Amino acid sequence: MRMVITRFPPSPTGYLHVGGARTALFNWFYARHTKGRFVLRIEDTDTARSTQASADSIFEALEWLGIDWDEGPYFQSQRFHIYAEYVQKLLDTGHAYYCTCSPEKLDAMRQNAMATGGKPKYDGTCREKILPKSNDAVVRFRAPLTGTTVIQDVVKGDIVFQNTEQDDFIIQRSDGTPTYNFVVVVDDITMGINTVIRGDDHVNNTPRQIMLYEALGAELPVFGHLPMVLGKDKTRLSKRHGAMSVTAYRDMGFLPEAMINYLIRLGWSYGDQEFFTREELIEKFSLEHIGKSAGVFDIDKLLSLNADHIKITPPRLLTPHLLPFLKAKGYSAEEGIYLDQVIQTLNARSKTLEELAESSRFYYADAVSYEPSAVDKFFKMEALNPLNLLIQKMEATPNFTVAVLEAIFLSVMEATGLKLGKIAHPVRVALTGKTASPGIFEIMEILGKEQVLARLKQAVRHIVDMK
RNA sequence: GUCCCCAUCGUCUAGCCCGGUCCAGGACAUCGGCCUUUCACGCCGACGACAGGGGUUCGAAUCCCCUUGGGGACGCCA
Repeated sequence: MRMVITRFPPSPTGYLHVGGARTALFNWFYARHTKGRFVLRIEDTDTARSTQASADSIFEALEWLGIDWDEGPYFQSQRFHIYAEYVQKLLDTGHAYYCTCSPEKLDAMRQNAMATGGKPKYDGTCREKILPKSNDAVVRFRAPLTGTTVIQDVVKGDIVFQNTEQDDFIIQRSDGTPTYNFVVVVDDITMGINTVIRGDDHVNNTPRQIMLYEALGAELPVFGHLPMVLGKDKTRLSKRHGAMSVTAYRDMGFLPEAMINYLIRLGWSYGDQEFFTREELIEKFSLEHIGKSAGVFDIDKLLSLNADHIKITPPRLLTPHLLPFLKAKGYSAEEGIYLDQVIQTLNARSKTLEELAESSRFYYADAVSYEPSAVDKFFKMEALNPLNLLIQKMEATPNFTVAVLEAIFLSVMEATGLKLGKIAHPVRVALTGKTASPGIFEIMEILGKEQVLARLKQAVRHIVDMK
């Protein structure tokens, strides 16, 4: 059993989008699952569109997802000498030749083919000319004219292509730079990549790459083509569908664990299990059980998974992810017991970190701001008496715990003959300004005696002033 | 246009390879209910799918063919 070596080869022409992230994840988890290696390679041969900023943003996104690499990042732009060597090798063995057909001529050829119902292909004008190297010449691969090329795909099964469908594709441009299909193969060979997992938008490239492997006398890797991720309208995910960038999801308050869980589960299954931690995925992920059909990106499911992950993540592990959201709202929050408690009361009622931060407002705000509807509903004159009794009794108690507080409420209920609800609701509004919140006893214990009394008194003043 | 791939609830999927245990299971969403000081969480329930048509077979979601639908690729982009 040889060691599995996978890779992720983004081109730095933009941010890392969810589709790319999913591909990276499949490769990374497979490598980790098999205790193999994961290589990162930056495909920047398109010098016009590649930028360092894009590369950096991709690194940032991968890092956020917790994807690390055992080798790289390699930059193809620094490997031109290797590609040149391999082009020469192909030229020397007769597997490639120079071609001087102009782009205009090629374009006309394509137009014509499309119009007459054929597949646009190079017609082989220069194939037998044995042209010498020249300034404006490209190098073409001499593809087999007959037979078939089959991809033994681990997810799709065998895919057969007629070689007549293929043409003599360019492997080196007239400016001397190598093209995609060629560099991928050279890189994968020289980097020892033996497992190629990528989007199925690459299946049509694969026969060409297989031909290259064969011409180079190299062993074929295992191929696995993942079905695409589609938007709500079942078309390829694009900017029209809203957020595409992985970091945009981070900024909306998603946990990387949830993102990973969702993206892997979109297209792969493990029986009926929906929830996975990173460790579980490393343990259970394999190339079996990858679905063949495209999947629709569903934010609701992501949201639900995010809620689940927020719920089970211990406060101290959640803190670093949550802090930026708290700070952005201007709260003076910091890691500690207080924040732990804040999280514990809110983590079961938040779908995102943003939501959690928003609902923690009353824990950090200096003065409670009341929701008008909450005031209308619960700040009534009848609330005054129980509120004042509560204040009295609370002031007298040294212990401010849930148990003591419950006893105090009980005694006020007895004294006033009111049900708990009648007392609790105004208190909730006094404490949080809202009609929905965590349990009020927990809130009071966390807020502490001083804060609670201040808020209760503020509420009393407010009610009195209203009348 | 040509080539390639795909096809189970609205969505993600289990089941398909090795036909019967499937009048098709789970999850998200939706709608009810329970719990409860509120909102959530949790629990219970409802709704809801084998694209269509032909075969093969005693029997097909499962195997074969066709149709339809969807996606992808056809670059001196990656």
